[in-house]
Amino acid sequence: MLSIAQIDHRFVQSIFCFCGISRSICSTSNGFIDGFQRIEKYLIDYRKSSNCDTVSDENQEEESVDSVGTSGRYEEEEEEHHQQNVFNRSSFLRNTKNAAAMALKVLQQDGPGFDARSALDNLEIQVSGLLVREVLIGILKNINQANRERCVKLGYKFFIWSGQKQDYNHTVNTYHLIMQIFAESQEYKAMWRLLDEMTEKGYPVTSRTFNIFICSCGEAGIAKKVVERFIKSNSFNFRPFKHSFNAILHSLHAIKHYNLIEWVYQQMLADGRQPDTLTYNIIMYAKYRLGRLDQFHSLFDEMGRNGFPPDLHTFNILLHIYGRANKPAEAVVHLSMMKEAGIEPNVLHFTNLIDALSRAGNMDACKYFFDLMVEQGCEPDVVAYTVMINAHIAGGQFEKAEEMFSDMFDNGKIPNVYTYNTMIRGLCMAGKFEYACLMLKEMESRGCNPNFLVYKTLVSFLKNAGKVFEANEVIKGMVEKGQYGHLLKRIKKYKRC
DNA sequence: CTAGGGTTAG
Repeated sequence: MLSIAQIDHRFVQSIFCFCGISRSICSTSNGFIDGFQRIEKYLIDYRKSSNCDTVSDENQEEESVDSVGTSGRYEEEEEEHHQQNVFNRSSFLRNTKNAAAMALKVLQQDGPGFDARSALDNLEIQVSGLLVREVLIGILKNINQANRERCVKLGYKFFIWSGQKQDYNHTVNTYHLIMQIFAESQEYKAMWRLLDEMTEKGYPVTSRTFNIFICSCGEAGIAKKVVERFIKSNSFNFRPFKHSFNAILHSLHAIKHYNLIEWVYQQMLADGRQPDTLTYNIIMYAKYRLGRLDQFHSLFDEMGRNGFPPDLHTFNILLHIYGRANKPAEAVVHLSMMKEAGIEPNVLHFTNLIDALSRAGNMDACKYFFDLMVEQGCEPDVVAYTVMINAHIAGGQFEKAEEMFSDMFDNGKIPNVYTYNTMIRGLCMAGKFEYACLMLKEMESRGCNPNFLVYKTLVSFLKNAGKVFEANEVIKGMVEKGQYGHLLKRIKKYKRC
């Protein structure tokens, strides 16, 4: 709670500074002044109404030093004050959630003969960034193929309605949410319009914005246009990266768009930009994924020639490649090269290597590096255990996988969705269907929410084994939880194959 | 702190 409050406070303050500066720069444009004055007024009110509770949090720290052994009463007052603020904040959260639920209900009634706008007005709810966020997320969560047009309409109606409220301005986050809603319905024109609007109003366009756009376009031609627009954009906030190319390359890397990475790199060179370590690492990884290992190696050489020695990420990629090629000896050599370069191999390196080796089918090497990792004082975490469990299952050694699973508990590591899904898959492959179903129950009772993939894994294995009844029971349980009903088709489709 | 590791999928 405290840390959230502090972040909020800093955020508000930084916007404050930002407003002050921009106002003095743009003092000729009336539109800007009005816009910022509105934001500023809102912020002043916000600080008043929130009673500057965040400030008192900070003061508390200083005062606790000053007031050691002096005024106990003062501390009590502070404490009371603090509790009051915690109470205010949680009731604000609760009220906002209720208001959002009411707004969603009103929106659902929208249709001919129903004026949603005035119905929303009649609710007399306080519009805040949190409220708009709650409502838009509520819409986004329920969106599916069948209702998406209506969802877009309702979402946009609410976006416009809330944006017109006095003392409220949309945030970058609410823009992103409405863009995501449009993206679900492939309303690209509307997305571009919103992007222009953000830029006009001086909102920072971030890599999140880029991500929403790039994920929404299937065609390569459109994707290139998106990239071009963001590279050229003056309002693109590419921090923490050095320039927009690296920010874009990193986003593309995260969504595994390797072809586009090659293209962006060409644009970057044409633009006269020099690649740095980050650029090289991403390009090299893309080359590897595209199966162009010769280019990978020439880039690696080029990188060294240009004064960029391999860093921990570079070594991570190298280890992965040697693992996949089933060259454990090379991996050993590189591990010691890393150490010579002053880079200690950590869990991520070992996990990565073990995963790659398991894909190459070398179970002995997997075990060797797992033990080496522990020996070197590197504690395996959930991912490392999951990768080992997966390796054993891939090698058909289910008992070993189970052993790992219980070792994991002994070492105090809590399995997550990946782990459970891997175990359920393993149990199915071993023909232990009752256990697989029990494992699903277990993960639920341990508070680990099964995702769609978990259900899909279990159901498809059950169906393929002719256990239709059990499969339907699992589906029933899934639908009862009410989250993945709209994805049912995907399981059925699987059945027909 | 702020680039890195995982459910084989078409």
